[in-house]
Amino acid sequence: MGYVTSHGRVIPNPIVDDGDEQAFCSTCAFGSVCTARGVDKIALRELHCLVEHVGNYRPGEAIFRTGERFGAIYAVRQGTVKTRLVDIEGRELVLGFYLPGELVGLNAIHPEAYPCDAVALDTVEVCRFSFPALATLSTRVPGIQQELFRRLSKDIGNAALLAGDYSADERLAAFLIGLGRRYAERGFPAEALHLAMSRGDIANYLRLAAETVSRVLRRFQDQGLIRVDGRDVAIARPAELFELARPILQR
Amino acid sequence: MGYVTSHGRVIPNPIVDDGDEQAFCSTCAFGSVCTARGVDKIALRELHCLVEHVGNYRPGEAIFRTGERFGAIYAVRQGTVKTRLVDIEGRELVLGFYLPGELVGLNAIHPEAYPCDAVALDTVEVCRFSFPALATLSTRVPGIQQELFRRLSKDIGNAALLAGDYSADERLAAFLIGLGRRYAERGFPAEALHLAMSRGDIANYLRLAAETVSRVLRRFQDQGLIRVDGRDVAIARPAELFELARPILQR
DNA sequence: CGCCTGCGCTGATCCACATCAATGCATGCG
DNA sequence: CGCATGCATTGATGTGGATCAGCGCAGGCG
Repeated sequence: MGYVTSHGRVIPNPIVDDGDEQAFCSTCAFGSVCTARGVDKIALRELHCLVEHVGNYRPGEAIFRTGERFGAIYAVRQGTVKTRLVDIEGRELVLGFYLPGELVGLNAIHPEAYPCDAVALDTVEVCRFSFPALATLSTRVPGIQQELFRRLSKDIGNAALLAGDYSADERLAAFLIGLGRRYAERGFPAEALHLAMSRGDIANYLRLAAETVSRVLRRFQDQGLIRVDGRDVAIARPAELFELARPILQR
Repeated sequence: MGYVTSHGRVIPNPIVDDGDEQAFCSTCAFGSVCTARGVDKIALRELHCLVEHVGNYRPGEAIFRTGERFGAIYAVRQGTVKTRLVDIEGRELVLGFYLPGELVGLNAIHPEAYPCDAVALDTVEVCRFSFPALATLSTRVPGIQQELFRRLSKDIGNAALLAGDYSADERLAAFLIGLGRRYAERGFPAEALHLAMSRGDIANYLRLAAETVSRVLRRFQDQGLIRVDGRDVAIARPAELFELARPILQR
């Protein structure tokens, strides 16, 4: 089984352990495939061969850019990635944030070109999966195909969530709860968040003004729901915050 | 090649021809797969076996409902389908509209249950594809797998489009242009639209009030961009309408 | 026929959030 | 150091579209 590292103490920036031949990256997007019963060792080794570690993007550096020919999807290993569009007038539209273990680039399969930029928010490392190779492999390993289908399907649902006409309070609450859940999925504490992105990025992503994000966070803190210290946010009353986010999250 | 029907005259409600063993439904979601070089006849026959025609849903009837166990995706053959959520207080949230040839239910793969209702807006016929069977088949027919990946990926992009904070004018313009394009993709005229959905549904989908939809359509007509006759909309100046929609459509 | 119901349109009012503007506070750098 | 830059916060003002209310019109039905 290889060695297992404890994650609990790492808070600000979760780091994915490297794993080994057997366990692969333990928090990787394909972790569930690799550790699943029935996936033969050879397929797992092929997935290993196929993957390519790419490392040390600095804040602001692009993993891929709008319009580049689509060739691979990326799993975040360390750090946080944002995807965004920049329109002709230079205005930015933030599409999403990706934490360690999550897959970036799935929306590029159809147009066969990346429809957005993927930009590192802090120090970022990723795993690169050549998509043609991955698709070929997944015809032989149903578990991988299934995982890809699930990831794609999940992203459709997530994208639709944000589209509703929700209030600023609902959006912020859902954003924080959602981020916490995603950390928790990978084994990190759900109530001590570090926001790798600026207020402006959050606002842009939630379709609010940066000032509104400031004010709502402030009010949440005054109400005792959260504690804010710069980019560190502690969720003090998860249940009440969830109650605010319910219109978006729970259906 | 079988016989080819001319579509040009059909305006209000495009009807997909049945096709035959060779051509399958000519406007079907999997048309490109079936007609592609290299797809062997046996695979095509298997796809035929797998599909199940389900017909004559009346307006308001559900093809599937929120929470039902996911078992199949559906291709619209005739009519228009809307997907929607209904929250606890009975408020509706329209997620999308599906025209003949489009696939409904892709967002259900991940949760393994339908995350929304699919409701017929007029007389609707669909093709039912058992998803487990389709996934199995697609391990043997790369073209089908590829097509599924593409469709899923496309839906991610589409869902993200609506999420921006656009004006009512931009939204309506993009909605009309988008609808026209989708008709055109299936061989129907792009400038003579019949809206199967009510103003309320459009407004809900675009996150506007029904009154706003009325007013904007009225103004578009006054400006000579479109001609509105109840649920029939003719796009008089496609280029200018596109110009309005550019912030959403063109990137 | 008269009545009801659903849908679409229009005008008046209101409000959540954007926008504008100013300030504080880090960090970096010549 | 002195200055510039970027990010976050707070207050004052403006506005796009929601909400509320009323009306017209068509279709269905007893």
